[in-house]
This record gives sequence, structure tokens and C-alpha cells, in this order.
Amino acid sequence: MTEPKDYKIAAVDRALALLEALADRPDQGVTSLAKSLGMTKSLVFRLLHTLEERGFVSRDPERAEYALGYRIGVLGERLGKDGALLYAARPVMDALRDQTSENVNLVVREGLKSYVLATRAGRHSIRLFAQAGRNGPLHAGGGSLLLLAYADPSVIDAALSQPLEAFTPYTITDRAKLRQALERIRANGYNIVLNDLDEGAFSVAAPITGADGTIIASISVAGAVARFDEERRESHLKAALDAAAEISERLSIHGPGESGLVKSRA
Amino acid sequence: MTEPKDYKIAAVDRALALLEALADRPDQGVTSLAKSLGMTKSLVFRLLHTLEERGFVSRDPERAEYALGYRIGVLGERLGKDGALLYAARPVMDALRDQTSENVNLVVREGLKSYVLATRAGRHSIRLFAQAGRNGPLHAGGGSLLLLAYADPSVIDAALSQPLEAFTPYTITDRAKLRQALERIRANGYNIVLNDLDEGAFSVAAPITGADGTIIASISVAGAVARFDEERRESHLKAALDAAAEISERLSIHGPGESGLVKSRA
DNA sequence: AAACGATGTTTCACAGAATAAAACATTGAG
DNA sequence: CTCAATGTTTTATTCTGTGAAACATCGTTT
Repeated sequence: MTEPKDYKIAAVDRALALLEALADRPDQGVTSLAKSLGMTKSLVFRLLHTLEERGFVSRDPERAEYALGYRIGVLGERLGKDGALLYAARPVMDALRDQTSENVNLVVREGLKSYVLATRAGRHSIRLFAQAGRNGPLHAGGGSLLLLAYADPSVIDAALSQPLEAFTPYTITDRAKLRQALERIRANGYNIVLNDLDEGAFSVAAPITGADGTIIASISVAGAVARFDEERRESHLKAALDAAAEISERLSIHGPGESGLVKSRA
Repeated sequence: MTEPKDYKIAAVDRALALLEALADRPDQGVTSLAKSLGMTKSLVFRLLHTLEERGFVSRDPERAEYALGYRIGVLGERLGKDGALLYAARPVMDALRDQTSENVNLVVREGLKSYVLATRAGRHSIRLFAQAGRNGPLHAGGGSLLLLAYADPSVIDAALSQPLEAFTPYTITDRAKLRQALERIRANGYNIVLNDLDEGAFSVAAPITGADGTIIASISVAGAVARFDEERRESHLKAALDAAAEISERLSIHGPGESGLVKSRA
């Protein structure tokens, strides 16, 4: 275990910690922040001053309390609607692809369609339905079905009241059976399908939870059924669930890596 | 000139400048960033490293290029949909209220309604329609009419195809006259109304431009007509236009005062 | 293929900047 | 009016951020 070299600039890191603290609980004063972060008042004061000059925090002039500033919002909008998700998922998708050697898909729901936000191509090139930027059905495909399962009941009803196209002989088009499938997905907390959207393909999908606790996306491992045995079924599932958990954690307001937090300064 | 104390922490300020640079032009490498910011490569490298550990920037592992990270998005969403606008406008509204001693309103459009995002009460308490969080009409009120004037033609058509309630005898309910009024607003670049929503009240409204160049909100000065003379008409108008420009500038991707840091002292 | 140039990464010594502590100012409560 | 709590400012010391330059890596050119 070679030491990971610490290039971290402490002052900057403290400033970022301050921002996180303000995001976590806004409208705090200097003293309160200093106490909860284990910093001195003067330090917090100067950090806030610096952040304020650039609009990253704003100060209520009367009450001398601080909150996140408008510039955070301006920069955040640069990322676009799904920006946070995409940026959070990017490295995790890379890792998942490397682990499984299979295709990896990040899918969200748009109304009654699924939408492929991003993909990673596995080692074995196989032509699958998933393609970044592509709309797909909700009632077929590992990630899509999972999103449907966790969607609002009204969305499920609306989706099931549409004609259900059969993409392969294995596509579930029977509404009662589809509802059963959705129920099983919710019970399991994941979804594994075979051949239902692409003939000869499997898909192992896990749910991603947004900052508000709702399920906002799915990440899935997909490949050729020829390479899908019991052993891989297990490993892919675990990998997908771990990846989903990792992304969900990153999207949570508290952020990643609580473990290494500096608390030992007592 | 006596410098009013510089509490700025240089390291933090540089990090923030780096974030701004990445927001301005993403997918830059270390060298490119160092050059454009006038920093050394090693410094930029370490700043990026620090920012990356907290997810504020993300690195494309293959191409070694950096972009804003997901954490920016997570924090940004904390501000809510209109967060950036609200936070950008807050101090400007305070200043405008102090300048004019009148009520100040920040209004956006929501479909075919107006919505009061925030208000500041002037010295003279007067009961007006505007109240934070309140929906109002689009065809009456200084800020609302201005928003309608700059809305998409389809929105204007839709708004005019609805019944036009007369809030006072002065409310414009004639569709042809209303279209004329909208045209004049666009020609002027501002809007001044009297008594059209609240009897006995004036409103001087100016348009706020978002980062994408479209008009996203209005800021207005409102009060009792009894205090509205030619002189105040001019001063309020100038103040409103200045305030709108200031907020628009803050919302632009390049941010405020690139060339000269004009710090308004109170 | 070898040499080059451009870019990212790492090391290191030193100036000066960030920091903690404590004094000072201000505000609000009892 | 006094006290307590908070924000602001000052200052001395140390430790950290910094620039320069060496090193590594990669893609391109000759």
C-alpha cells in the first residue's frame, strides 16, 4: 500500500468542507460553523469572506448568517438537468465496465419512455438496443422495467394502458404478468431480464436513489446470454448493486467518504 | 486608497477561479488552465486534485481533461429551481429598496401566471398585490406585463385567449390595446404602469436576463401613486434598470466585475 | 524507429501566507 | 445596566502553499 500522496491543499479543502456544511444546513453563523467543523472562528470568517466575494456564499446582511450563494446555482446549471447524475456516475460506470467486461447502461425515465443517459461498451462488442441519447420503451429492458417498477402508480397505469410492443418472443406483453414482474422487482430491489428487448442479451439492473430518496435512474450490466452463467449472474448483480449504491451515495447531500472525515481533533 | 482589509485567502480564491474557468470552458487540461489563469502547472494540478477529491471537478481518466464535478450539481440543486436567481437578486433587491424606499418585487412567469419570487417592503407600508409565493395574472402589474411582453408568441396568444379579468377600472382588458402595450414595452425595454392591478399603486419594472440571454424575470419598484412624480419616475426607472442589469450580470456565466471589482460600499 | 515536443506528474526548498489565540466591538437578553 | 454570546480585527508564529525544475508519458514527426 503505497501512500496515495497527499496533494491536497488544506485551505481549499476547508473551504469546500464549509460549502458542504452550508448545503447541509443553511443559515448558519460563523460560530456555529466553526464549532461543527472544528475550525476557529477567525478561519471560518475569512473563508466565508473569500467565498462571499466570489458569490459562492451569500450573507444575510442583517442577521449575519450565511447560505450557499448564487454562483453555485449558476455553475450547477452548467451541468444541465441530469448533470449531477451523469458526473456522479461517470467514474462508477467505468469501474463497473472494467469489473464485468460487459456493457454498462445508465437509464432514466422521461414520461412514458426510457432514456439512455450514458453507456460504456464492454470488451465483447455486441450490438444492443442501448445507445446514449436513445429513447426506449418502459416495459422491456432491464433498466427500463426497473424504472417502471419504482415509478408512481399513475405512471404505471398510464404505461400499461398503451399498446405493449413485443420486441422479441420473450417480451412481456400480458398486463397481468407485467404487473407481477414489477412487483417482484420491487421485492427484490433489482431486475434481471433475458431476451426481452434484445434477442440473445441479458441485463442486470439496479436502482439509483437521488438526494431526495426517490429512485431516479438505473444502472445495468448487459451482454450476450452466451456468457451468462450462474456465477456471472451473481457477480454481475453484486457489482451492479454496489455501483448503484455508490452513485446514490455520491448524490446524497452528505456526499461520499464520511469515513475519513476529520473529527479526531478533539 | 486605503484598502478595506483583505481577508481573502489566496489559495481558496484561486480554486474558485479555477472552477469558474472550467464552467466557462469545460474539458480543459492542466496546461491550458494554467496558461489562461496565469498560474503554474503544478499549482493548477494540485488545486484540481483537491477539487477532484471532493467531487467539485471530475477528470476524464483517459484524456486527462477536467470538467465541473457532480458535487456542484448536488449543491446547486439545493438552491432549488430559482435558487441562483434568488440568491443573485437578494442583495440587489435590498439595495434597490434602500435607494427608492419603495416596495421591490422579483417576479417570474409560471405558465400563464406570474409568480412573486421575493419582495422587499419599502419604508411606507402600503398593501399591494405582490406577496412572495403568490401567483398573479400576466396581463396586469408592472412586472407581469413585462414578462408577458418578452414571452414566446405562443404564450402571448395563449394568455390573450383567456378571459382577462379587470382588477381595477384601469386594467387593460382590450386585447388589441394589450398587444399594443406589449409592443411598447419591448420597444422601451421597461414597463411603467399605474393602477392597473392595485388601485392607487404604480409599478416600474425592468427585465432580468438569464445566462442564456433570454428574459427570465422582472424586478420592479412599486408604491403609492401619491408619491410618484416626474422626478421619481426617472430615478426609479434608472434604479430598476440598473438593478436588473446587475442581477443579469451576476447570472451570466462570466460573473460579475471581471475587469474592475466595483464594491458598493454602504 | 528514434528524436522531438507537448503535456501531465512529482519533488523540493523557501517565502510568505494561513492559522490560532486573544483582544476588541457589537448586539441582544434578562 | 450588566452580562453573555457573537462577529470582527489584530498579531506572532509556523507550516503550507508556491514556483521552478526534474521526471514521466504519450503522440507526432522526421
